[in-house]
Amino acid sequence: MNVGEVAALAGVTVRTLHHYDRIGLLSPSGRTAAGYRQYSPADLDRLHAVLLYRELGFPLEEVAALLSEGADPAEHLRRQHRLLRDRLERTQAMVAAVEKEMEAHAMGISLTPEERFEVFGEHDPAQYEAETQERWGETDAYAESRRRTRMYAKEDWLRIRDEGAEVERRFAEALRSGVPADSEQAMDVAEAHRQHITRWFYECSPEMHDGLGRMYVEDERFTAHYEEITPGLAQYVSTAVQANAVRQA
Amino acid sequence: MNVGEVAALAGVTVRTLHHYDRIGLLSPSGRTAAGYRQYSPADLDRLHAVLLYRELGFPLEEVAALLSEGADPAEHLRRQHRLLRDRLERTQAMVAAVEKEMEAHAMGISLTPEERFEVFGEHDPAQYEAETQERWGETDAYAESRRRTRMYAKEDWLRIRDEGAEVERRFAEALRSGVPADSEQAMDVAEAHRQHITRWFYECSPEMHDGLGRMYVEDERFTAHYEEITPGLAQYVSTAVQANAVRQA
DNA sequence: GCTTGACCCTGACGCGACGTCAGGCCGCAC
DNA sequence: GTGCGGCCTGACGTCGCGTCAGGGTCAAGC
Repeated sequence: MNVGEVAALAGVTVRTLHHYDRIGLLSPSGRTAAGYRQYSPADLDRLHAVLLYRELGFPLEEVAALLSEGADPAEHLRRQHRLLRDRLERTQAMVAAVEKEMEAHAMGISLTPEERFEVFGEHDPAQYEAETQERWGETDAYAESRRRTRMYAKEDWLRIRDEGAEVERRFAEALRSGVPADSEQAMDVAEAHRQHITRWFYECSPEMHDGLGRMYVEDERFTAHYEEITPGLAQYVSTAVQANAVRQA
Repeated sequence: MNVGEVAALAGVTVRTLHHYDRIGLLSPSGRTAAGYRQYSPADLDRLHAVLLYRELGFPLEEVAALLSEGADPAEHLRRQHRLLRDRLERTQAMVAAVEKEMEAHAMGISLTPEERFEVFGEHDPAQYEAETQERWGETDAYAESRRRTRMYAKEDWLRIRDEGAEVERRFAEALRSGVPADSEQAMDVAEAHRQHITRWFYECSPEMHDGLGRMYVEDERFTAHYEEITPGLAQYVSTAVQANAVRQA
């Protein structure tokens, strides 16, 4: 196969293949009399590995080092698999973070700067690999512990969302069964709401909660959020929250 | 906040912030008398969005365009969420591709070049399919080259294959002696199969195993591998594996 | 046999997104 | 007042290619 075909197959440009040849990362195993590059199946194998490592963020020099370590193909597949799964987890964490922000935004809550930036931590795969390898070796225990702590974080988040949804459900049910918004029962739900915010997001005093209550009917985004659950719920929640604020004061 | 603090918080270098200032992507809203950059919370918001878009692969110029479009924050969050989910899908596809290749490798099956590269970029398979098939598909050279590159870690490799063959032998025997594919006994062999993969290749969850099971009857090369051992074995293994996946869940 | 157009070659320069000094000013502590 | 860490502005370097420029190659069609 000559460059053009390989390029089309692998979804890269001819220039890229020239570049890889020049820097010695992937030199075709043959040339025609006219000097045309000829790629063998083994070259394609190598290209495949190169592209995967590149996609994972490794600088080409390190890719070359990895591939010349004399590791067998299965070893590379295992490593690529591990790195891809790390990336999957990381992306999931970012999705969760964005969802959290949407939720917070919908609730009118502002996250702390640390919280917002925490997903942008160490993530350079090359650096990560070298560093952890040095520090912990390649122990499964370490990988396992990382996996589990991330799981916990995710589970926590799911619990938070479930709890929030539960409070909203209780509000909606109270509204549906005709319980007055300023009754004891509705105020108890409002208090649960305040506790929920305090426990998971920030110290929410009764006055702050009162402010939130007002915002729930003034801010159209929040109103929309609650109206979507049940018509009239925004006003209902607002009233209950403010009544509860008075009771707590 | 001054540059150093912001840099530490966001996990970028000071130089990066200088760069963003220079190109007008993120200019701090203030300066001290001495010329020190002063970042406001709003600047942090913007930086957060910048870093997310950057992470998603947007060139900085486009990030600037996106952010100056005057879209509200929620719009950006929605877009980022969408892009992240796309990325999640793509990564999952790549994980699946690597798993398929490991499986193929373990069985001594070679995938076609198009198949191996298909996760990279979207090219029209029909265009090159016939051609490459003809050229590489079944040639001895291709098989030979693959066989040779596979020889590296010979001893380990032989052990792994022996173990795999043993599992296949147990499957074949169960089939021959009329043990139902969804019986306890067959499922136990399936579980041994899953453990084998986990031990030697990658952490194979029940769902992943379920996916493999389906592949054994959908992909003719895998089917052929099993049918060569005993007619009906592909379907048998597939059923047992899927039954076991249900049991493990 | 000759032209034509697609494909290939090797420089060589350009670019995006920073890294990395160099040389010098600020600010707070001791 | 003298360190010492942090900040400033150039300015050049690097990585992974993109993009011409100038020229040879190959299969097809006339």
